[in-house]
Amino acid sequence: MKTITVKKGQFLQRKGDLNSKVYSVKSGLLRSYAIDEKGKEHIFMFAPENWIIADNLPQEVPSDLFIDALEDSEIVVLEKNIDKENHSHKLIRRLSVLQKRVIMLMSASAIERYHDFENMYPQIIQRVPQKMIASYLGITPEALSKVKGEQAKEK
Amino acid sequence: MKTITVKKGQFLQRKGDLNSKVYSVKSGLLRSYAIDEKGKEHIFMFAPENWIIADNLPQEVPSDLFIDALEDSEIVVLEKNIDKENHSHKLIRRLSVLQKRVIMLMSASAIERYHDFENMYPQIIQRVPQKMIASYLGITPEALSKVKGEQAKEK
DNA sequence: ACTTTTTCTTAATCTAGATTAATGCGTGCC
DNA sequence: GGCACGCATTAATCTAGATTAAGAAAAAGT
Repeated sequence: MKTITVKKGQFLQRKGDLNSKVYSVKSGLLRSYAIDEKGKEHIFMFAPENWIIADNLPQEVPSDLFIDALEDSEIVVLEKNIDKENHSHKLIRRLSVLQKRVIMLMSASAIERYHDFENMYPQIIQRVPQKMIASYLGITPEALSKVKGEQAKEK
Repeated sequence: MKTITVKKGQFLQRKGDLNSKVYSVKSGLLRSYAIDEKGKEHIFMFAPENWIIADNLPQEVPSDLFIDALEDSEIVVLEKNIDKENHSHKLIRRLSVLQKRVIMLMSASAIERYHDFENMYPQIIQRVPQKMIASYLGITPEALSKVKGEQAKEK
């Protein structure tokens, strides 16, 4: 268990890497994301201070996600060896978040998903560019800009 | 830990229920799904024999999902008391599946998601109506019918 | 301070998939 | 055997969001 510091823009993990780790954020901000065949980024999650971020995969399989720093950060690197301590509660909470995310992606419109994000992670909105929020929501930056403008006009 | 039998159409859990359980499928087929404000169903998962299905939530919070039987089934009902045994591996595998599902919903087209489902769960395609596959994929039955027809024509 | 690179916004056009509606097909039910 | 209901398919229309493009504003680098 070691602590490292990373500069904005630096990678902790790339797609295909083996033996991926778990990163506990002491300070700063990380994100994980996938890149599709057309080269587009899709942000899977943000991790500000006190969050844990990792590829949600068994440790032996090659990682699907990139993880990099959106701000200069201090990170504790942990092995993916969860078995000793019992992290079930944390895993269940994460499952719960992902379950909701899937349901939202299937049933809610772009603006509804944006409002949900606003309520859930108000801290993060301030700290990352709009286009990354759009990427997390599964829409383009242009679409997010548009729907935000439209609903500002209302009333 | 008790075993029960349920008939096709019967509910094991409804949205809002407290103290939801974990259901281990001995035989038959279950599904879980959400209903949105417009009354539309969105299937979250299917569970054929030897699968486990549950609302991925801490046990004390009211459930978000309905769980019912798509076929007559034999089910072992388990408490959500995971802590004794170490189920971390199962939880991680489920996280891995959900992570992939989120990425797919954000980056892949309807037909790509359908093919992925075909490869992943060929057994299930045979056993449930097309419209439920569509619901799982996050599209309408009409859209699924259309894209399948289109790509049959190609070649 | 000045230049370069990102980011945001707006507008025009395009498209995947939603909606609505009509028809035909099974399959179980009386 | 006939009827009703759930399911699948097709077609016409509609719409949320994608794409493309261009310009303004903000940030970052030197």
